[in-house]
Amino acid sequence: MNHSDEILVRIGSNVRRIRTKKGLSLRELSYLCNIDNSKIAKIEQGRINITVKTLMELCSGLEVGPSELLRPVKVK
Amino acid sequence: MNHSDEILVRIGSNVRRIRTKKGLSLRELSYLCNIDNSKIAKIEQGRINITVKTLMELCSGLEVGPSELLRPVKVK
DNA sequence: CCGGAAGCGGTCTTAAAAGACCGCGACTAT
DNA sequence: ATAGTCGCGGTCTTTTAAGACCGCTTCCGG
Repeated sequence: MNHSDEILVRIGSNVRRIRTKKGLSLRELSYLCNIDNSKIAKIEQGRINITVKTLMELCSGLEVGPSELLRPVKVK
Repeated sequence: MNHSDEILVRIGSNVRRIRTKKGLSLRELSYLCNIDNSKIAKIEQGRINITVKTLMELCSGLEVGPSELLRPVKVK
């Protein structure tokens, strides 16, 4: 686990948090942002280094801005 | 020019604006963030769809947060 | 019990980013 | 003039994201 991978994990958990809060399944979000559901699963786990375009597609599907996905995970 | 390419152009002009404001050449920034200078030139022109890791490398080289690079271009 | 949906892992191909490098024309200072 | 820097374009190889698809296990409602 590289330091620069932290951001990917961060994005992943933000996606998952927002998706579940909105009551969406992986397949439903997949439909909303035209990204394969299995790929979203990998993104949520921080397993792939997504491109900026993919990041923006996630934002539009989740109806949030990019800063929502990049922001630090709440350490509650 | 696709709609989703707008974000790449936006990132590019933000990089260029911040870099020049700091008085850095492409080669100097290249050294600071370990990205080839010719690649940075392409990024500044919005010609490549960079990954999140590359985005973060640029942030560290420019000493700014990701929101600085993603934010809308000032239309002054 | 059964059908559907959910999360998730994996495969395969294609497109493109990453990374390293070369070199040109313009400009600048020596 | 010439040595250095600049932005920038292009080439080549390797790596990996994208995109589409399949199927397993688990869980839940009827």
